[in-house]
Order: sequence, then C-alpha cells, then structure tokens
Amino acid sequence: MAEAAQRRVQHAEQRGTRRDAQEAILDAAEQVFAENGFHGATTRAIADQAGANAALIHYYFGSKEALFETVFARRAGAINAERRARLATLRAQGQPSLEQVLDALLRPTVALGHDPTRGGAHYARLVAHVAQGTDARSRRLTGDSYDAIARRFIEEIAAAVPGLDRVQAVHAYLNTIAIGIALMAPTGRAQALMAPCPAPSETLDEGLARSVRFIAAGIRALAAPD
Amino acid sequence: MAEAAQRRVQHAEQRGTRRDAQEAILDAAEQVFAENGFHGATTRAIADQAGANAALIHYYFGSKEALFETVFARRAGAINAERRARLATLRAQGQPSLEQVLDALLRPTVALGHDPTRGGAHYARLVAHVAQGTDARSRRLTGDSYDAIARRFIEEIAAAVPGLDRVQAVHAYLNTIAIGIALMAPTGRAQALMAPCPAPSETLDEGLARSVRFIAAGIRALAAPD
DNA sequence: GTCTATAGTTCGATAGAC
DNA sequence: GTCTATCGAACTATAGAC
Repeated sequence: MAEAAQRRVQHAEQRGTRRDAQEAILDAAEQVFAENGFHGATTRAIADQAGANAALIHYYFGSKEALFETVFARRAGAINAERRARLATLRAQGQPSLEQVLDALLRPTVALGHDPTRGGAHYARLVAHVAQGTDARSRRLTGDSYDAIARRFIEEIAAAVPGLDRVQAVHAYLNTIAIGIALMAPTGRAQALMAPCPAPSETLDEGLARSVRFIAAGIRALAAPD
Repeated sequence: MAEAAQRRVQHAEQRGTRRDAQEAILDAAEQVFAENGFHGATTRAIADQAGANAALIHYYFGSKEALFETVFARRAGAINAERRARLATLRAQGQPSLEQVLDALLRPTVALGHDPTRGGAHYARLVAHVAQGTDARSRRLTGDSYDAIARRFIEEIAAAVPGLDRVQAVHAYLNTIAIGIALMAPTGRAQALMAPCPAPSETLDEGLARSVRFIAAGIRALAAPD
C-alpha cells in the first residue's frame, strides 16, 4: 500500500533528525496532560502529538498512570537543582535578602512559563494543575517532588526575616507558591480584566520583580508586631 | 421482586424528608466534579452520590456538560451578591480601608470552604479547579460568573490605595484571588510542611486576618515609589 | 522497537416500561 | 418523574506480526 510506504519513509526521515521516540512521548504527554488534565488526556492523543503509536506508550512506560508520574517528576529535579544552586550562590555572599530568596524560589519555574522555544510552559501548567489537586495522587506527587525544597526555602525565608516564626514562615512559603502557580497558568485573566485597555507587555524580569516586591512586603507584614 | 419493592418504599420515605432530586443531583455533582474534575467525574458516580438514577441527570439537565455549567454558576450569584452587600455596607460608612475591601472580597468564598455542614467546601474546590484552568470552557465560565465582580473590586482596591494605577490594581486583584484560591483548596500542604510539629488549629477569622494583612502589605508595596 | 488489530471495559446518552 | 436496559462510541491495555 502506497500510503503505508510513504509513512515509513517519512518516519525514517524523522528518525535521523529527531530525538528518541521515548522522549517525544514525554514531551507530547507533558503538553496533552497540561491542557486536559489526567482524565481528559488520552493515550491516543499523546501518541498522535508525538508522531508515534499508542501501543508504544505502554511498551515504554507500562501504563498511562506511570507515564503521568514520569512526566511530572522529570523536570522537578532540574528545577530544584537550579533553586539550590541559586541559593548556594547567594549564601556564598553572606545572608541573602528576602527578595533574593524569593527570586531564587520563583525564577526557575516562572522562567519555564516564558520559555518560547520548548515545552517548559506545558510543564508549568501541569505543575499548577497537580499542586492545586486535592486527590491522593496529587498530594503524593507534590510531596515527593517538592517537600524537601519547600522545607529548605521555609528555613531561608525565616532566616531572612527577623521575628518570623516557623508557622508564619510556612504560610509565607505557601502564599509565595500560590502566586507563583497563578503566574505559571496562562489563563488570560489579566488581559481580560484590563480590556478594553491593551495590557502592557511585560518582560520576565519585570513581572518577577513585581511579584517579589508584593510577596516580600506581605511576608514582612506577617513578622511585624502590628 | 422484593428488592425493587423495598427500594420503592425507601425512596418514598426519602421524598418526604429530603429535598428535590434535582437539587440532590446538583449537590452530588458539586462534590464529584470537585474531587475528580470534569473528565474524571462520571454521571453514574454523581447519580449514586445523589441516591438517584443516571438517566435522571439527562432528564433534568440534558447533558453532563450542561450539568457542570449549572453547578458552577449556581453559587456564583449568591457569593457575588454577598460581596456587593458587604461593599455597600462599607461604603455607607465612607471610603473603606484596603483591609476592609479585601475582607469583603475573600470572606464569602473562604467561608464556604469552612462550611462544616454541607457542600460549600466542594464548590470552593470546584472554583479553584476552574479558575486555574486554561481551556476555553474554564475561561468562559470564569469570565461569565466573575468578570463583573472582578472589575468592581479592582476599582475599590484602586480607590483604597492612593497612587495605585489600573494595571497595578489588576495585578493586586489577581494576587488576591490566587491566595484566596489556595486557601480554598484543602491540599493539606500546610500540615505536611509543618510536620512533625502539629499545625496550630486556626479559626476562619484568624486565617482570613493573616491573609488580608499579607495581601494589603503587598498591594501597598506595589503603589509605593520604591 | 514499532506497527495493526482487537479484547475488555466503561462512558454518555437514549428508549421505553411504569 | 423515575426506573431498567441497552446502544454506540471511546477508552486503556494487550497480543502478535514484522
């Protein structure tokens, strides 16, 4: 059949120029899961997006569930490694300011959302989805990938703000993440609410600086006696 | 068949003491949609939760999609009416403070999450889910139910904080809602991060006051020249 | 490794008895 | 209005050719 033959040729061409099918599936899954959630995504849609076959997903990952958890955990290590590296650089110069700590926490994830070339934006939306989930799997995945880094930053926040106790530092961290998650999910709400005025275009640094300023003032208000 | 007869008797008993089947379905749908999202929820699970039949959902609402939109819009009117009433009460006493405006915005929804008796908490989780969604339906539902009230509160925030321009007021509102949404979704993250120390129990007023203090300081920092 | 074909299940929705 | 029964479609996952 000419149709199948053409598909084979096309596929052979891709094999040389493109990355592994396994990685293509992970990238495609990142996008489809981010757009539709776990239940709304189908293995067929992921396979189509990857230019692969649905059966390959089970060959490589065993199940849709295992694929989802692999996708979620894949970038977490890199994000948290960058956060730790930024903290280490700051610590080498003495006690970092609260603003510096918050920038180290938020920048690696917010930068993903602004990544124009690759799928980091999809992961950002996926994290936003899972972090807000109340089901058992969402809690487990969030805890496994982000509990350790959370505790580290809670300590750093407490160290950067005299008079902030542990309970307040936990809330400071959670408020920071809440705003960070909202920044990552491109709901188009800011543009909608500024209409009919055009929303001013904003660089990553400008948006991040505004959020850091907002959060830092909020955290210091938690520590102030009144 | 005795089994069917018994079910009919049971049902007849319920008819007197319980509310309409239609309302029971809405309450059940609120819970099941909140726990599993739109795609993860099934009409059968909703019907079981409501003690009704799956066919009734289509009889009353036409489709799963229409049921979802009905559930989402049901409480929005009441929430926003309460917000407007609180604003009116404040306005009758002169220009309200930023803290008073933020309390009027957050309290009606956060109070839902603390409702111990019935399904307000489920709606809170549902709103959190939809507000973070990036798909077309989530954007439309959010806009239809919450755009008008958002613009009203953006004006109030700007009026309460001298020097805050419109763009900054929009971001102030969005940051407020981001923290409000995080407050509504009981992810158990605060308890997890405070472990092994026991999380101090907190009343609605205490938690709300802390969030308002945090947000108000953040918003004022947006208006400050440096 | 990658494909086609399909098994087995579950879904949303409908028809029709009562 | 509310039920039972069921349809057709879509899903995850697997079997087996290549």
